[in-house]
Amino acid sequence: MKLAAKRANNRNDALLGAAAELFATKGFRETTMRDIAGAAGMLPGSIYYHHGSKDDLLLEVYEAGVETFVRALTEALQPVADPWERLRRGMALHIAAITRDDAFIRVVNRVWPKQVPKHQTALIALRDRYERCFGSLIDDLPLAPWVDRRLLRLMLLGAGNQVQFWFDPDGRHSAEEIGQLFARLVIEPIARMPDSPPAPFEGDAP
Amino acid sequence: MKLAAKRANNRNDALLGAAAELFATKGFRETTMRDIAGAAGMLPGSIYYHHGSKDDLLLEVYEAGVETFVRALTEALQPVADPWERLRRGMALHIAAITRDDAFIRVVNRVWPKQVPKHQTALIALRDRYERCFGSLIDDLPLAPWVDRRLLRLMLLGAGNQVQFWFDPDGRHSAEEIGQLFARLVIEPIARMPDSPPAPFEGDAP
DNA sequence: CTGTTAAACAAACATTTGTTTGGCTAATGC
DNA sequence: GCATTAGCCAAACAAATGTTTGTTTAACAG
Repeated sequence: MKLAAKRANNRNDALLGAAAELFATKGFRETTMRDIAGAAGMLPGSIYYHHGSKDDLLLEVYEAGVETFVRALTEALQPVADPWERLRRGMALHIAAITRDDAFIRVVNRVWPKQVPKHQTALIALRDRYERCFGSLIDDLPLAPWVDRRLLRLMLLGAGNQVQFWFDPDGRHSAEEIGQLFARLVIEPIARMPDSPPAPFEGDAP
Repeated sequence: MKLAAKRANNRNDALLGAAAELFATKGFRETTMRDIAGAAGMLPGSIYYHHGSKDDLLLEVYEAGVETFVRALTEALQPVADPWERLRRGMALHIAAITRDDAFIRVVNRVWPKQVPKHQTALIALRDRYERCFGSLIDDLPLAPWVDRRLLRLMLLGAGNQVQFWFDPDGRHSAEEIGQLFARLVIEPIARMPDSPPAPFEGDAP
């Protein structure tokens, strides 16, 4: 079967889009096959012509989401050389993606692997690929040696992921602004820190 | 009925504890009343002697979680005066709580109000109370005027909340260490920043 | 035109889920 | 000692949910 041989009224794309939108906004367990079918203009049973199960459907959405984001990030950062600027743009893109752009990407942040035991390992691998993009951005930074890059990555990613839970499209800041402000709050100060770590805290061992 | 008049074999505490543990680890929708009853050594129907519905059960767990955390935070910070040290200890306590200590507290971070429409407003109010504790800690910081305290609060809270998703009890860092390292990565550099904001980014409007 | 089959319908099925109802048992108050 | 009732059991119910099965429609190849 040729790639272009899909028939005109094939609504699999609408199906995937509806599933992505519902998974992203309502959650995986909160979304029923009837919800998805209704949003795609089909009957529940018809989904199973295209996908083997609800879990399989999520996996496909997940894969598309990761693929889309990795591609968008790669393209956006391709012409940028400065590692600080790369991280800034990466964060802005990340937050813009999970707050607005693409339901497929938002699913990756909303649904987590443990909710889908059947594909848990596959979903974790996809998430890792997603997060490694950020890891490489942070690895390239000329940071002071005392900075724990892994923790920095997890912190930035965590802060970014949570944005979707309080982001208000009508609020005072756009998604890109939030990304830049996060960068301004964290990255810039760290970049200016000396090579020696900050003074130890009270109660720290000598 | 007097407060101490509960009968000896009242297993409501075990019930609430089991519900908290399951809600915190598996999630709200992923936990069934049969799961809870089994973990508490009861039959499903018996839960309804103590609680009106699954939603009500969650609300009680949620209330207990917020109450416990607010009390613990207040007590832990009572003798501390320095605003930086207060925030450091607050973050350490926060991360310790959601990674290990108390299932009731972890539920507040795991289950979010929209999943329980019946008590959505009540749950949001509880979460607000929870988050306002952090807001006050940040409001008391002598920060440079260009720092957006709201964004700083949301960032720290978001980063902390996400810790439960990657925290490994056998990993190289304890929960308290992560809290302190987060503080070291974010707060210390910000505290040392000058009163004028960092240099604008490329492409920023003049 | 004719046979094939992609794509969806229509209707059910099996299971899971939250919940209800009635009854048993033992602790409690008098 | 006895009536009361808190606390739980046993069993079912109704709705929701993921899935299956048989059938229909219409696009395409020959």
